[in-house]
Amino acid sequence: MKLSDDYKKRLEEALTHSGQRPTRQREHVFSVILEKRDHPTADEVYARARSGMPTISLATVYNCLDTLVESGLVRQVNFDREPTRFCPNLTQHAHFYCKESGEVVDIELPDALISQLKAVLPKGYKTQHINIAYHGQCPDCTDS
Amino acid sequence: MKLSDDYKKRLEEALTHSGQRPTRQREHVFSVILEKRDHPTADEVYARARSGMPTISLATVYNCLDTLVESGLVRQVNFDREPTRFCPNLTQHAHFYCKESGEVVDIELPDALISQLKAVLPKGYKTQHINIAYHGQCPDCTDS
DNA sequence: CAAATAATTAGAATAATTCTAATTATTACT
DNA sequence: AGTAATAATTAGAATTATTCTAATTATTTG
Repeated sequence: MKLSDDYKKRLEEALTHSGQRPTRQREHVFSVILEKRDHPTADEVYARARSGMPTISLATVYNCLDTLVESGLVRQVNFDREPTRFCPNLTQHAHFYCKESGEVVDIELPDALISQLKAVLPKGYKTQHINIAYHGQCPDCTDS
Repeated sequence: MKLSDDYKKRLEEALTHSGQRPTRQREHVFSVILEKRDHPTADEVYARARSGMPTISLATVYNCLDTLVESGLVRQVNFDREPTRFCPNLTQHAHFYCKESGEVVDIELPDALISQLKAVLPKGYKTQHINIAYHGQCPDCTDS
């Protein structure tokens, strides 16, 4: 899939803003992440990126992902001892990890909840990001 | 340090309850984790365990930690792409990770907040554990 | 269009963790 | 208590995700 003009512009702005160059590979990796938002690992991104750009290397995929994360277009998502996953949802949200299927789902969080989470921090602690991961079973995996 | 009778009993109960044996190594690793509650990595636990039990192996430390986690006496704590850390605080709490010093601090969470977090899950999702990690600067590292 | 700089590439290197097979310890049974 | 059965420990090899290196290629700047 090709990147829409909107996202293309967004990518170019974010990159040049942080002194980095918009390249074919970065654009392609970004489009892969936007196309199927199922929180793929770097390996999965690599596999998907190769159909459409067969010469791209794994190192480049890692580099591109790092760049996208640094420039704020993509988020890293980590679960205990598992490979890092990537997510283009920039809203304030948590992740639900299904222990049965391994599926990862975004959970939108109301601002009020975030404020409350920040409010429980003792005096003097400053936070820029709160990572929230639910572990359990998704509706498909609960036998009822 | 030696394990107190209270913790020793707790350990033995938890282990035999899950069909596992209380061994010198498991007891020792547990005491290391209880002694300095600064969220050590497996490597750090290994280093500390060796003073007091010089013959213990890294594999055993990993095995013991796994066993302690399985039997519910110790919790795993993960931060993005960093080695797993271990924590004997079993209360419902979050972790604050200081980006400057690398220090990890427990943040106690009121029950009401946990309930609210569970309440935002869409219908059908069941959760047993919510992982919450604050990223920021601790009071010692905020230049003001 | 040439020089400078940055990005990509393949493959080697690393770091954390897990696996393997042999040895040792613990438990259960008489 | 003594022995068979079972589980845990150990050292070192293997694995996995990720990062590094040095050479090549692309992009930007003057």
